[in-house]
Order: sequence, then structure tokens, then C-alpha cells
Amino acid sequence: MPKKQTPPRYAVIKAFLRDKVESQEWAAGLQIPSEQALTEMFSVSRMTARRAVKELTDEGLFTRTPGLGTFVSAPSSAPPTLEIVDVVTEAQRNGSHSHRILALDAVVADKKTVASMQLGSNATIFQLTVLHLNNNRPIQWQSISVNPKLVPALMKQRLDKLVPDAYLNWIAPATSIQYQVKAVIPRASQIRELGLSEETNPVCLQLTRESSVRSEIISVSKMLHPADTHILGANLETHQ
Amino acid sequence: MPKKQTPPRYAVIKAFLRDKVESQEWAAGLQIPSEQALTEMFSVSRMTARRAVKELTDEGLFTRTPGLGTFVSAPSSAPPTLEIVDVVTEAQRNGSHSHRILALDAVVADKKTVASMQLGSNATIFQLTVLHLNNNRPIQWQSISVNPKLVPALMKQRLDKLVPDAYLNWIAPATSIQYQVKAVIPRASQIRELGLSEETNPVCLQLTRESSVRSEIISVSKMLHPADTHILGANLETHQ
DNA sequence: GTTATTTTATTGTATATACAATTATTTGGC
DNA sequence: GCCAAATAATTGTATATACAATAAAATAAC
Repeated sequence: MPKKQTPPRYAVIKAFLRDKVESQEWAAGLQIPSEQALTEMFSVSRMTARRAVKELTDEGLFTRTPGLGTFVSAPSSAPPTLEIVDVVTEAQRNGSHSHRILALDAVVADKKTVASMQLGSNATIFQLTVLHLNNNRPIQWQSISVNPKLVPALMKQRLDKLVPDAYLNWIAPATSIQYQVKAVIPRASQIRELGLSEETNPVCLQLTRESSVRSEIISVSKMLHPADTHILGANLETHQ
Repeated sequence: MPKKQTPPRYAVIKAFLRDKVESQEWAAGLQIPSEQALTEMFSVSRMTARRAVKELTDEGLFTRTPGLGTFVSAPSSAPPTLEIVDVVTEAQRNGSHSHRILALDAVVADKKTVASMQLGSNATIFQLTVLHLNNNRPIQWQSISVNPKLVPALMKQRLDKLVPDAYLNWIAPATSIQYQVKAVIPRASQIRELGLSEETNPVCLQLTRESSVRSEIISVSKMLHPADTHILGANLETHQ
């Protein structure tokens, strides 16, 4: 016999408040009952009533002003966001993932890279090109420029066995990552490597990623996805 | 003379804990001092110590298990996300925004649209084409298919004065919005309207947006941005 | 030695209370 | 009527306390 779990009191109040908003019985802008009023309505202490209101406020359902009161928020205050799905995770969800190393070299860094990675002049960086496959079909072409100061042993790794991004993240976890999205026409070599045909006006989503650890850049990566590959999608549920 | 604001005690404890994690003095997986220990360390009540730990746990910095303790989370558990910036907001931040209505018609809906908008056969929908300009330069080409059951008076509005998306959101606020991103080659007419040259292999980011209210579709919109326009970017700070 | 039982440490829920800070309203003084 | 001061309502911070729930460790029973 499973024991009937009575939900905590603050959760009951949360459910009550949430329902009032979601059923639109309480419209946006309306002042909700004060903590004192909820205390009496539900015969709980003020701290318990407060917890319910606090947690829903943290969710964005309400906005509070000291001395004034608590009010129902305008719907959808949070801007919509797109989740960036890791190519390996995405591929494994749809079958198998594998990758091929197309190139791995130490090349002399250009001026901009020298500056951003705080290297000496004529320093070399590691330049890595990878093709990711899902069920043996190309889904992402990736180039990675790696800071040798932070990942000195990169070229000694068996990168054909180990996913380069996983290795990088293991050796030098980022404290800050910046992404950018663009639409681009791939170069002829990229078209070939991605297995696209040049006839059909190929076009790709290009994700640029810059990983840093405490303002020092670890790696800069460009990731190209054929236009029909779904890698970016968002499902936004507005409260109310 | 400005009054010296002493921060609340719970904030002092939060700062202490956050610093331990960010300075990596406490590594991921390490058990942090219990509420009882913090209570003694800072000479506060347990509820105050608890609040500090609770709020950082809500942020994802710690994970707690009853009976066991509180532990430093593994870094970067949240997947990176790209913020979708509204074109009007973005344009106004960089100067002025204006828009032009390129077309507004009632057209017979195709089968797929009839089904998704739950219309009768041979029903018409509103088909709207808009060009958004920033400082009088085109930045977004937009087509919107509107469900006439939910927005019947669309064609009676002065849409040259009112931003169509703002009107739609006013008349029929969405409860759920789905986005998708693709890279596309624009059609000849779109290239012309966006003021691009056909020579240079134009390519666009295409955002598709489907707004619904309680499983009934309000509108479907396609938004085309020239490739060099920055509309999607993310800055992800990992704790630790 | 293995299995129950008890103890201990820790987090989770809940109460009652106090005072501070902020905002709007009411009241007094003139 | 107008300005200042007191008042009331509300949220924010903080304490002290109690008991429940959970998980691991120590102990006891066999």
C-alpha cells in the first residue's frame, strides 16, 4: 500500500496561485493577495505563504515591490532562446556518431590570433579539421584553432578515437563561451567533404564558438551544418 | 552623505560560497559545509545560512541531497542557448526602426494550413509580407500567415503605422511559440526587396516562428536576415 | 559474518516573532 | 489650499525553534 503523500503546504499555495494566473482569472497587472492575506486564507505562517509567492516570483510569474505589493507579470517577459545542441549528443540520439580527422597541423598564427591568445610573434597554433558523421552521413564540418599554451599535448592524442571537443573540454574547461550564428556558402572543399552537390546552391548554418578560461582564449571553432540539418530549435512556453 | 549600505547577511554568505567555487578552491563534487557549520561560521541562524545555500543551489552551483549533504555541481550543466532578439528592439537599439507592407492579401489556404489552423476547406487566410528597416536599410524580410478565426480584423488595421507582430501579440497573445533556424538562399524577389546584389551569392538566416494559443495556431512567420546581419549570439558563463 | 536495529548527520518543511525599508495614504499645521 | 509629519500596508531580512524525511554509519542480535 503506497503511502499517500500530502504535498507540502507551500506547494498547495503555489498551485492555487499558479492556477489563478494560468486560468486568466487574475489578469496581468492585477495585485494578488498580500502575504498577510494568504496567511489567513490558508491558515499558515507568513513564511510559508511567502515561500509560495517568492518561488513563483523567481519563476517570473509575479513581480514584487516593497511597500506596494505583488502583481501578476506581463506574459512572456523572458526573451525566446534557441538551445544549441551538441552535435555528438544530437547524432547519438538519432543513431550513431563517428568522426574523421581531416587535418591536424601546427601553423603560424596570424596577428589577430596572436593577440587574442596572448602568444609571442611567429608562434604556432594547432589547426584541426574534423568531419562529424551521423549513421555514416556527414552532418558537421568543424575547424578548431587551439591555443598551444593551454593544450600543449593536443597532437600527441589519438584524436581519431577521442572526440576533439571532449578532449579540449577535459583538458581546459572553459569559464566563458561565446557563440555566433551566420548563414554562409561553403567553400568547394567543404562542399566536397560534407558530401553536398555543387549544383543545388548549397548553403550552411555556421556556428562560431570561442571558448575562454579567465579571458585567455582556449580555442576558436567554426562549425558548418548543411541547411536542412536541424540543429537549432526552440519551444517557448509562455506563462499565461 | 550617502548612507553606507551593509549587505544582508545571507548575501555575505552567498559571496563567500560563490568565491570558493569560482576560485576553484572547492572542486566539483566536493561537499560544502553543512547548514549547521555555516550557522556557526557566520554566527547566523540556520534559516539565514540555508537561504544562501538554497539560492546558489537554485542557480545550479550546488546540488543537495537530503540526509547526505550539499555538493559543488559539475561545471556547465546547462546547455548553451542563443537569445532571439526581436528585430524591432534590435533596430531601435542601433538607431531607428521602420517597416513597409509589401503585400497583404486574403488567399485560399493550402491543405496543411487548413489542418493546422483547424479551418474549413477552401477557407482563406491572411498573407502578409513586411520589410523591416534599420536607419532606412533593410534588415529583415518577413512573411506572416495569419489565422483569420483568431485575428479577424487584421485587414482593417493601419498596418503601415502599427508593427504587425505587435498587433498580433496584442490581439492574440501566444501561449506557445516554436522557432526554427535554417540557412537559405533567398528568392530573386526577396533579394531585390532586401537590397542585396545577386552577384555575390546572397545567403540568409531564416527564422521560422509558429505561434499558438492552446494548440490552435495563430500565425506562422518566416523571417529572413541577410547573412552578415547579427541577430543571434550567445555569451555563456559557466560557473566555475 | 550477516542481517536488523539504532544512531547520527543532513536537508526539508513549518511556525511564531521581530524589526527594517519602502510606498501610498491620511492627518495636522499653517 | 499646501506642505510636512505621522500612519498604515506591504515586502525584505533575521532569529529561534521544532519536527519530518533521508541516507550513511555504528551498533546489536543472531
